[in-house]
Amino acid sequence: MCMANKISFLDDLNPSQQAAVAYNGGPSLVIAGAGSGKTRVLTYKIAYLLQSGIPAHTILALTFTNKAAREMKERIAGLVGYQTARYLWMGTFHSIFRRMLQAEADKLGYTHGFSIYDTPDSKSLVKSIIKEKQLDTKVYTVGAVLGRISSAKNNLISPRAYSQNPDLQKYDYQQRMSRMGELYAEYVRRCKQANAMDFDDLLYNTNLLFRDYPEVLRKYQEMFNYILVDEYQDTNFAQYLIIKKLAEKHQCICVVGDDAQSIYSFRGANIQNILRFQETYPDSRVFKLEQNYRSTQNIVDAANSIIAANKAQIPKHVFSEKEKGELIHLSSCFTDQEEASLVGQNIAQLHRRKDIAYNQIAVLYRTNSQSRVLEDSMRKYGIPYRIYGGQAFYQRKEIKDALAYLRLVVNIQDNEALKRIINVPARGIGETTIAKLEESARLHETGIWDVLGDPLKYNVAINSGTAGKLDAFRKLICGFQEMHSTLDAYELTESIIKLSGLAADAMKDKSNEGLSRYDNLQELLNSVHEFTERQLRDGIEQITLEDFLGEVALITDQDEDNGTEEKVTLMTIHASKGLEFNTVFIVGMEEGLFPSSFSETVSEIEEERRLFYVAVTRAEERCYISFAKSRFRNGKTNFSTASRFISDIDDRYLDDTPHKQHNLSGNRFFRDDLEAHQWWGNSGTDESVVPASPQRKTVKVGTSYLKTDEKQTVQHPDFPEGCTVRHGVFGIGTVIRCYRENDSDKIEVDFADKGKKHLLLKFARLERID
DNA sequence: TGACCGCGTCTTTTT
DNA sequence: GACGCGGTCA
Repeated sequence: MCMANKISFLDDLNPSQQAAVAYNGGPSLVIAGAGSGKTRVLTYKIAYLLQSGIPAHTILALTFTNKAAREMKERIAGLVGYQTARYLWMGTFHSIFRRMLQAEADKLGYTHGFSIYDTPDSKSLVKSIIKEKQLDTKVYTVGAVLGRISSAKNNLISPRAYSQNPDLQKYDYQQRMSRMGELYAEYVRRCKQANAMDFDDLLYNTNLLFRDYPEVLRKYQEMFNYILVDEYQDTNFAQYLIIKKLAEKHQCICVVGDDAQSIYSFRGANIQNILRFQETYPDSRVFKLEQNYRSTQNIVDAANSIIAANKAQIPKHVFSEKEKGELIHLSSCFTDQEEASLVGQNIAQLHRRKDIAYNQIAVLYRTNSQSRVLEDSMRKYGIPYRIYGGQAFYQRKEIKDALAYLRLVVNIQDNEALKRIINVPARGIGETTIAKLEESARLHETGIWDVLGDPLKYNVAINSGTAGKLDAFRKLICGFQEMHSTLDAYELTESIIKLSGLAADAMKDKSNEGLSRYDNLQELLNSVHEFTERQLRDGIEQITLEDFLGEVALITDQDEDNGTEEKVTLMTIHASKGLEFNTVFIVGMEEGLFPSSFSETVSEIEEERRLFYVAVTRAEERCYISFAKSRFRNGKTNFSTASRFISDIDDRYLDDTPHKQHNLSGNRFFRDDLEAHQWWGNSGTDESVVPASPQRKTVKVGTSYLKTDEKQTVQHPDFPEGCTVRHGVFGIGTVIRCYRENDSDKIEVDFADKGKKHLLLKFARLERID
């Protein structure tokens, strides 16, 4: 790349962005207000570093999601060329340090193939421990125990330190959980024995590694010439320390964040990390990005008026030079259903009358459970939509089962994986037997697999029939282990799906659900294939099953591509962080829901307020806020009042729909309910797009709308019937049809070599070639 | 052992 | 509304 190029891309930035990008004199903190081009600055900064000759493999960039990393890498490649950007260390904290830990696993007493316990695995283990210790499960709830363990790890408190800490002991005593320290120690011990790390361990153990192996720390310190961290306001102590350690030598670190958007304290994030950056790095410089390029003035000003109610923050003034734009639309409804209906109506109107693309519209809510009614409404009004935070592909039962087989083959000590699949598909090994095995393993301080190898030696009281079944299972797994040494990841996965009986089990089930299970297993195979290809592309030569499992464990549905599909997005506000939409609907603005009834202290309320701020600032041109006086929650109807946050918004930025006649500040019920239907202010009713009056009772048949039994054929613009496509694994084929089933778009393709296949459209990565 | 039913409980946000 | 648990029956 030539110098002219370098200058030209700095020209794309405003002066404060330029300053932040070009500064290279030591640690820097970029306070990036909402919509101020934060990603742009990071992208350009990395491109700039690459152009000034810093090799890609010496730059570490930590992002909040894998998707963000992928997209940023692509953009950088667009600026400096793929070859230059190829070897960047870019990913989430969890995925980057998983890789590092994998390379150094033996130092910490793990093997290369260590498992990663996801939340259900951790829960299952905690449950076993609570049971074994015969503690009161009402006091020692799995969630509470795991929460305590997690925050201990996030704050780098070892089990020993935990038991010796008087404050923690006092707290636990007050919570009637005096044996918490003991549970923590046992949990850690058992994870270790299973050669498994949970999510928090990935950070905790990285710190251990750096603390106990100075030469390892030194190696990475020297390796990374430059460290960049995105969303720094959402880092926790463990992450803070990792960064601090790594940056110690070169002091070349740039963190980007916005204290006003810190919304992850429940996960241990500590807003102090960003507030005290200058104390940590005394020679640092601060850059502020205050011009918002995303939203209209009204939206920015309204958001400012919201956040002004918080005390703890870095002073800044976010402004917009776009047009004033529409006021924020506020509306009150009787019920959650009515609220959902009105959102649906309004989306239909915006789409038809203002030509707003569906994928430029998002509906945001506080909790996932709110998606239900909205989904119902989207269907009612025929609006294409997509929900984030539903069941991600890798969370599906059949996928997790298959992955558990793989996990066990790679790490035979993985007790949670073993327990999961020992009787899947059903082979007559029941709860009682598993409990016996587990108990025996615990008494002998060994893994279940060892007990399985010689039940007699470990005094497991089982009859000969059961012993036979156990042995058959053991042989099955041993067979897979042997294959592991000769087959590649793809072939092994294929064999396991077949020989374990998972495929046959799914096939046996002739219902749609069974078929879809089978398709999903096929899709898993595809993803193994895609993974290996992607790794090859990124210059990684040796691709192992271990790598695949490690990556997969850290994939979330946030990482899925939303693609270019014309669909309205439904997601939690948390999930919307970093995204932007032309029009945003924020629903459920009620006391007890938003702010959540869990938030009591001032700082908790402030975090909820920041969350509201995040929600509003997602909008470019239009923002609709609504609340319902009654809401069906937890199986019953609850009544509530408008959120206090609504009254934080300066009246100037709100349209004068009925709310102004209501007394919001008193949080009372509104009096003139009759006007509530005529919300959204400016536009009258558009009878042409409203298929049913929202007040009319809709006939709802159970929850069947979630599991449509019929396969509804749909037209897909990219893949019309009869077109020719190429698939990474199956080769060339002809499209038979596209259809919707169980809420996902599928495609049926007749492949020349492999015959007819049903594929999930969003995962299949088909390439049209005719 | 496994499928099924009814009961009680909990319910935020996620790597 | 969803899920886990305990009990019952084949």
